[in-house]
This record gives sequence, structure tokens and C-alpha cells, in this order.
Amino acid sequence: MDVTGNMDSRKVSIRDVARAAGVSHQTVSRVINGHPRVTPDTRERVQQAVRDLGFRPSRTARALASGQVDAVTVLVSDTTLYGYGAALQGIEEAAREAGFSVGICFLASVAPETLAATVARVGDPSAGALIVVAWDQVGIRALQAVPAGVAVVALSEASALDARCPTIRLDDGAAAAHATRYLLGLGHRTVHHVAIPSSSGRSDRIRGWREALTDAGVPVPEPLHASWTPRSGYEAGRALAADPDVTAILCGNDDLALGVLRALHEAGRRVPEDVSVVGFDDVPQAAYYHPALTTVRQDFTGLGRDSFALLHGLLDPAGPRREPGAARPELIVRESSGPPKRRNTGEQS
Amino acid sequence: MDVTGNMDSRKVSIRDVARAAGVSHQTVSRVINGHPRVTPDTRERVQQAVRDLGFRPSRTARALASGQVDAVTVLVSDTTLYGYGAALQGIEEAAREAGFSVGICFLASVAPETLAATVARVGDPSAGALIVVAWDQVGIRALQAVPAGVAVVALSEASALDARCPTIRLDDGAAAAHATRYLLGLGHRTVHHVAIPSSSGRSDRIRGWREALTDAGVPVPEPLHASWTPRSGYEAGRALAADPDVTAILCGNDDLALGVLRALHEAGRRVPEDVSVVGFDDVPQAAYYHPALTTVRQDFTGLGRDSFALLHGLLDPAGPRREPGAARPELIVRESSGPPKRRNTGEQS
DNA sequence: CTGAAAGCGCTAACAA
DNA sequence: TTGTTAGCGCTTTCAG
Repeated sequence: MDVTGNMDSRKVSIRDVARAAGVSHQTVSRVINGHPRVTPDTRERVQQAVRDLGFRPSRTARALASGQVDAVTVLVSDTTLYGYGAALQGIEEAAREAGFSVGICFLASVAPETLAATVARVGDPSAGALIVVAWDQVGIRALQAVPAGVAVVALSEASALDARCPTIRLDDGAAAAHATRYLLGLGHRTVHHVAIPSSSGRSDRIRGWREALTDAGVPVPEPLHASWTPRSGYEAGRALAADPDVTAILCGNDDLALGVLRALHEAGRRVPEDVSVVGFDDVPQAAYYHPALTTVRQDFTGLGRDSFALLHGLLDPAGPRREPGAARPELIVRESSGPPKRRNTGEQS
Repeated sequence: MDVTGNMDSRKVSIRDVARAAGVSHQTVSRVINGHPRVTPDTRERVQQAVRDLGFRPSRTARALASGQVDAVTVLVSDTTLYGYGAALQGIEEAAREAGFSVGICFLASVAPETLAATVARVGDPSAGALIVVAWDQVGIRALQAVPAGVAVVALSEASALDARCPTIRLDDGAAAAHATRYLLGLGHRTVHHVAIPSSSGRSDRIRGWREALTDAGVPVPEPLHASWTPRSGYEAGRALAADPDVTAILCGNDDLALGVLRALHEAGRRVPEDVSVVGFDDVPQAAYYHPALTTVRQDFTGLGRDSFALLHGLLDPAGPRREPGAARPELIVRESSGPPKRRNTGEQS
């Protein structure tokens, strides 16, 4: 017995409540599920008994009997990366508000050869629905490994090939183009790009950047393909720093930009006087980098919320629809970008 | 029917398999659970049927019948903070290896008044065991709200009062003391401290720092109490930058250190020439800050793994014991720390 | 509006 | 070694 004088609460079942309230266990079920046609009096008696006994319905039993689970598990490669972590947070919030429990599986730590088996296990129909963050290759592969018959929603790049499931798309092509035009507008002759890995081989960010360059009729340098880490940004940055023609760099994320910043500094190239650097994502630290990073803010949390709303709508078509609410990408101008020091007077072509 | 020619796999039950294999459903249960006393022949027939029908056991039904769940849910305030995210990742890895599914609940987005209810809901005994990351106030409060009768393990600060549940303790008091002595050893007259919020009011980091100072017989400045964000580090840093006596600052985490770095820079105080800065945690970005941050590396992932191992041992005392494997905190010296520029020759006391 | 019966898919005792 | 009989705690159907 505990403080409230009851027996251990883990053993009270719907029948115990029924007995205490002098009704059938069925009536108890109706009351706890908010069934409309119950006499106020009966309802009150039952609720009293529920309180007295500290009854908590078993989600497991409910799931088994009804075949519905109210659970979603999120497949995501690595929440240490800001965008992924924020998206997860958005999903979890929305799911919790809807009374769903949320499970998680980090794909990054799954051996490639066991990926399919792992996905099959966590994607068990009896474990509820799935949301897979497919912004990278692992995510895409996980998506393909999802067993048929499971409700699933994906978060993907806009350019990702065909979606065989409902999808929330992150269109940062437009944002990349916008950032590129901003840099061009500052007077740079072209903009170099350090790219994050793409899920599809044709990343939106690369595409947007390239289009902006092409539209402006300026040369399109070869993009540098990096990973997600500051270290790989640093390596790309060293290469770029050695080229005096480089005056503006658009980075695929803020971590990359951080590495680029450092490489530039070590090479004696000042930012933004000699080189402008623009990041992507707007991590909470970006405003405190040295110099403070100009970057494209993205609403990952909103995307996460939207993906859950989409899933919820799928699962319960009768339920209230929620309009997508994710904010559009937004360029945040800080210290790391500015006009090139010496304007070229346009000699060649 | 799908590619393999079977009916929809979500509806095959243990009895279907039994029928196909010509045995009782109980035998099927034995086979899928690896029960030893089954004739190899029978076992083979059953396994064949399982394959043919694409049978997947229902975790829900299994949980309901056996009373065991093989699931753990993690209560954590905000995985956007590196240490929390890494710990979660460690827990998830270890749990998945053990065949557990892992759920998650972000405390930061739970309204304080609904915290207890939320914890009670996700901490439902039928939802499995709990690991709560109690490195902060919300975590502690969540821990207290855990209903009796649920298996729970906590991750807490070493100084946290009494633990009413098995606990993995993070002792960064020693690490803070070590970092402080390192700074003192460099010749600084004292070390200032910008503190993260503590779960207990008596943070280990503060204690270790204070002890090192006291042991060395140097003055103990009042610690500055900040939050977790670069911004709050920045604010503390501005105050510190204005004080010419400040030559060494130990920060409660790397984000704080980043903010401090920036404040110092804006104030024209050079790092490490004028002021040394040491952080805590060693986030992946720390080596790329400007200057590269000296910091105390912590093995959060290992802590996470250990906490799951502890829980697993609790749940299954017969199972294999796993020794705690988390690495001890380690000081990583980089560019942000060094000897003070002008040695004081010890005029005033 | 309420109750009785049946069963969700599985495991746990027994018995054979 | 295998099969039979009972449930786990709840929802669902159908009577009353």
C-alpha cells in the first residue's frame, strides 16, 4: 500500500473498478473512453472508483483488443545533427499532444547489413506507425525496408525521386537560390559551394545554388562534396582558401561553415572582407561564431510537427485536419557576409 | 497479396502458422522463443511455415500475455543539448542491442503543471521501464513524479541528494577540479566560473572548482549563474570581460564557453593571451571554435549505455552483467587556454 | 443505457 | 516432446 492507502496501482484492472462501482466492466470501458451514452450518475460512480483505486488503463491490452496502437516510431540517422534533432523534437511534441507515444531508432548505429532486419523489427505493425527522416542515404534505405502494410510518412528532400508514401518535403532549393542571389547581389562574381551529402545524388541545395548562378549568367564552379562535420568543412575550406578567386562560399550546413571559417582564418583570409561565408540551418550557436554566421534558418521543428499531423490524418481520416505550419526558410544576415573588397570592373567576358 | 505471393502479412497469427505446420499453436510459440525441447524436425517445419506465411509475432500480444514488455522510455529535457542527445543515443544503442524498443519524451516541452500527468502516462507500467536523465530540475521533478511500481533508473549528478532509484552518477566534480588546477598551474591567480543550472542547487562542477581553488589557497570569486545557451554565456562573458582581474574562466559547458569567447572578443580581450577559457563537454564543434576550445571531454554516450545496462540488470537479474564502461572525463587542451600574459609577482595577499 | 459473451495474439501452467 | 486449457486487460458485438 502506498501513501493514498491503495494497493499497488499496477494491478488494478477494469474489473476491479467495475466491482467497486457496482457496474459491469463494460460500463467502465465506456466511461474511460468518453462514450456519450452513459448516465451521469453511473459515470460519476465509475470515475470515483477509478480515482479511489488509482486505476490506469493498460495501453497494451487496449492495443491488442482494438488493433490500434496510438504510437509512432521515428527512424532517424543521428540526432546529434541539429536539423534531425529539432525535427524529432517537433514530432514528439505533436505526437504527445495527440496522445501518441513515440519510439525512436537511430539508424546511424545500425550496421548496414542489419538495417532491413532492424527496420522490420521496429516497424512492426503492432508497434504502430512510422515516421522516417529520409534526408540522407540511410534514411532512404530505411524507407525502402519498411514492411508493407505499415503506416508510414517520410521527411525528404524535395528532389527525392518518387515517394511511395506520404511525404513532407523540405524544399531548400529555393532557399539556396535565395542565399546565392544575395551573395551575387553583394557584388561577388560567383559563389562556391560546400555541399552536405544528399539522399538522392541531386541535392536541392546544390540545384538551387546552381540555378541562381546560371540565371545570373556567372560561372558555376564545381561544388565541393563534404560530409556533415566541421572537420570536413575545414578540409573543404582549406582547398577553397588557397584559391584567390574564391570570395563567397555557401555551405550546406552551419557545421560545415564553422570548419570553413576556421580554415579561412588559418589561411589568413578575413571574413567577410576577403571571403563571405553563408551557412544553412541557423543552429543556436551560429550567432556566436566568429564572425557571427549569416545563414539560412530552417524550421525543422515545424517540419516535424507537420509530418506527425500528416500521419495522424492518415491514421484517423475522421479527425481534425491540421494545415502544415512549418515556416519557410529565411536568410539571416549576420557578420560573415558582405561585399567583396575589390570590385572587379568586369574585364573578361 | 504482395511480391512473395502471400496474403497481407499483418494478419498471420501463431495459429495460422500452427495449422500450416500441422502442430499446435503452443509449439509454434516454443519455436519462436527458442525453447530448447523441440524436435529438430518439428522446429524445422514450424520455421518453414513462419517463413512461408511471413509471420511476425505481435509484441503487443506477447507483452500482454507475459507481463513483460522489453521496452524502455527515456525522459529527457532537451536533446538539442549535446550531452543529453549523446546520452540518449547511448541508451538507444544498448537497448536495441538487447532487443528493447525505446520510447522518448522531451520534458522541456511539457508544461510544468502537466508534468506529473505526462510522466504518469508515459511511465505507465504497461509501457515498460523508464530511464530519466535527471541532470537538471525538470529531470529531478520528473523522477519524483514516476509512479511507484515502475522500474526506473536515473542519470544524475553525483551530488544529487538521495537517490530513490538505481542511479548512474556523473561525477564531474573531479573533472572541474582538474581543469581548475590546470588553469592555476598555468599561473593564473584564480579562476572564474560561469555555471550551468544544477539539478540540486549544489552542482558538482561548482563544487570541484571551488575545492580546487580553496586547496590552492587562492581567492574564490562568486560563480556566475547562467543557463545552457551561448547567449547566456555571452551575457556572463560581458560582465567578466569588464573586470581586468579576470584571466581565466571555467565554463559549465561548451555553449557557454562559446558565448564567453565572443563577449571577450568584442571587449577586445584576447584569448588566450589576456584570458584563458575552458569549456565542458567537448562538443564536436569545439575544436573549430575560434580559438579552438580547451574543454573537458565527457563520455555521455558511455553513460547512456551504462544506464541501460543497469536497468537491464534490474529487469533480468539472471542475465549477463555488464560492467560500467563509460570513459572518465578528460581534459582536452587546445588553443583557448594558456599562461597569463603578465605574471603577478604576488603583491597583495 | 447497460450487461453478457466472445475474442485480440500470445504465454503459462498443466496434462498427456 | 507435444497438446490442452486458461487467461493477460481490454474492446467489440450483440442482447436486454
